[in-house]
Amino acid sequence: MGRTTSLKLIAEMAGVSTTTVHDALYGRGRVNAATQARVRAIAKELNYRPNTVARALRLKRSGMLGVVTGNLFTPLFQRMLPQIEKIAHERGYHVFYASSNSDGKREREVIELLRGSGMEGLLLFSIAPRDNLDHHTAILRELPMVLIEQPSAAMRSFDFVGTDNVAGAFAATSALLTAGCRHIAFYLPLVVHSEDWWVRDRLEGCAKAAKAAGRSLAVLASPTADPEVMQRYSALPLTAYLSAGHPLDGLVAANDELAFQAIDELRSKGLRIPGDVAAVGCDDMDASRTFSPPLSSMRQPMERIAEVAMQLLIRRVAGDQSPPEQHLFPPELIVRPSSTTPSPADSPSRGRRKPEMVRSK
Amino acid sequence: MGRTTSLKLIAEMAGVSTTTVHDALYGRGRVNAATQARVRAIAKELNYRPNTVARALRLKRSGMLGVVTGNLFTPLFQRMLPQIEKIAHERGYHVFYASSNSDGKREREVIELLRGSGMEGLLLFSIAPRDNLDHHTAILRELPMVLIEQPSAAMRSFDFVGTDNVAGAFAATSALLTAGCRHIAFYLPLVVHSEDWWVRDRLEGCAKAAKAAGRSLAVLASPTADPEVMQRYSALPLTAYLSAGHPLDGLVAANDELAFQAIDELRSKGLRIPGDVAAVGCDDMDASRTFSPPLSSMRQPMERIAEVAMQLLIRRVAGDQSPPEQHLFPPELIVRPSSTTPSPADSPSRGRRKPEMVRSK
DNA sequence: TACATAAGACGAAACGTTTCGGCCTGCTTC
DNA sequence: GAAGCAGGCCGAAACGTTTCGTCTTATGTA
Repeated sequence: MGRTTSLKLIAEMAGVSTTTVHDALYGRGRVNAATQARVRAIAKELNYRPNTVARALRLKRSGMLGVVTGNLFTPLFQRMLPQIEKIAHERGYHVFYASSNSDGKREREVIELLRGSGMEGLLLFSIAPRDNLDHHTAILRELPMVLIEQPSAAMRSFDFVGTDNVAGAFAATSALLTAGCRHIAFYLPLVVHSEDWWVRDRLEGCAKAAKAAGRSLAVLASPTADPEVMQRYSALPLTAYLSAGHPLDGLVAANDELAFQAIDELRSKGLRIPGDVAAVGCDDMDASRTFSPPLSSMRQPMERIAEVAMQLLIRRVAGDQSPPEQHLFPPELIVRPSSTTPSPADSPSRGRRKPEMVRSK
Repeated sequence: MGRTTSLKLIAEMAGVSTTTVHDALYGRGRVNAATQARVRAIAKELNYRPNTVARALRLKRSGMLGVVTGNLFTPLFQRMLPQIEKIAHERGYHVFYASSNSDGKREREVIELLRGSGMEGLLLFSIAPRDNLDHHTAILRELPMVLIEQPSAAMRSFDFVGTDNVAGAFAATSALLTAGCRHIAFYLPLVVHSEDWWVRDRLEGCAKAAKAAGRSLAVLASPTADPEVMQRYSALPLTAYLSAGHPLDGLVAANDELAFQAIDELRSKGLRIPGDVAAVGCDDMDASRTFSPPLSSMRQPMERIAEVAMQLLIRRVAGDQSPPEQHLFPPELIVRPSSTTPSPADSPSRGRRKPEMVRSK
């Protein structure tokens, strides 16, 4: 409808130059008090708001940070939100979120838009960053960017902050061993993509702990798992494994969802959880608390991750050019009934369990 | 570091004008095929990306929509996300989200930033819009905006899409009455702000249904509720009400959280739910499914709301100037065990319950 | 009187993109 | 051989803000 209220419009109405209007509104140069008052009155009257686009174009500073995530409603991301907002707010930044819907192409588009929208820095919570490695590298030349939860090995040239899945799985397995488990298995997903570094990391931690205790580790999966998975990890179907008479008293699942599934399978074989088998999951989903039995799980310190990532990002935005940093934080073992010490028959050393931390509720 | 790659830079390298570069890249004017190829090669080489800020400044068209919400992780908002993303994607828009942390001042700031960032339209999911009514009205003159879940009465000058809480409460209460309840109460929150229009709407629907059936409606609250609340609604503490010997066989709570609380209080008085009292909540929280007993609840059709709101917003963005529209959708009654017909002693007509819709899981 | 100083205001350029209109050149057409 | 046309390219302005340097005028000082 009417002309948008710009500095120019105000200048015309006040009979001064845009420079003077600008100075008057922002108290920059030397402006006569009367002039300033007049200009401000007109600005208020016209409900003037600065055009951030123009400002960003000129200034290359917008006070805005962008967060790109594959999925806005994934629980892990949810847990980061309060910290992200809090730190941004403290430092005077506003945060804008965009979802890539876990689509590499869309992720690139969204990043381009954010970059072009005057964002000063990007937090990238992408599940499959390798698809876009070249793109990200190119972006990084122009825009600070911190990655969240990435596979460390491939990402040495980026800042990233994430969970130490190896250490987490190691701790979970060690806890089971300490509690008296002697025959431990790792439970795989149905399918494993090349991007599922977390599966490998968790398996690795598990295997390390078993080895350190002089125990072997079985790698199991659902009977419905992709044959390729079975082959790649030399895994066996859980039910077949038990039918063959192999003992099993401890299980670490690649995530909570899988733990639920594994527990179902164990039960179908007549095993009690807890009692016969102690089970631990990963990710500490909400449902794990209310599962029957409540499921022990490795919980990623997303709050801490968000905090460190934001601080790092803001440092970068402020101009810090030091080499890329990788921060890995160990997850926390949440002990619930599912991993209660196996029955005395199987485990003579019960009661000696020493969890890293216990968390109620 | 290096100069940002702009059309101008490419133009210099290619030895042509920026106009030609632009035409070459976007296939606009008439450009010699050889020139075009050369320009494109250089652009690719330099990893050129258009600057959205500049483009938006020039074009006033950015393909971006903004969503402002008080809280990004509120379940109601969560349920809207997939639809928002889906429709935006279908129509070729990208969506950016920002949180106001339920702070009126921050909400205004965020809106200003989004407005200035070239967003073409805004979806506003604000709990307390009245604080910012003037501001929103001013914004609306320059930027299409659709409100979600607002009190209809005060918002006639805005587009909005929301839940018909009156109808919902009416339906819930009617269902209880049809099922044989004869003494129904509405359960209030501990505190009621002037913005809590939903409390009033839900109470109104409840009262209407009771009246239509020739029944009176008790208004109750927790003993710990703010005295001002009790007074404003002529409410009584639930426990006191029962102690005084008043009969009660049906209860509608202002939301699920309150239903949990009310059920606790009823039980502390020795009443069984279900059995003695049939209870219904509002909002259909996740926890309501797993509550004991699983809680019946009014579920807002957030998916539909998101869909209609986005379609309306995109219509506005496209230039539709028709008068503001208000869309109210009735919630869906999810029947679970908590509202099972009261015991035969109280209700001779059991079995005649006719729920609007039953939803498993 | 001449000069320095400060207040108050402004012109113009820049950020990067898009677009309108125009300028050449070479070719076709009558 | 002149008019017309199309192909190929470009200049310049515009979006709204910020900033540098400059210009004018009034005041104070030598």
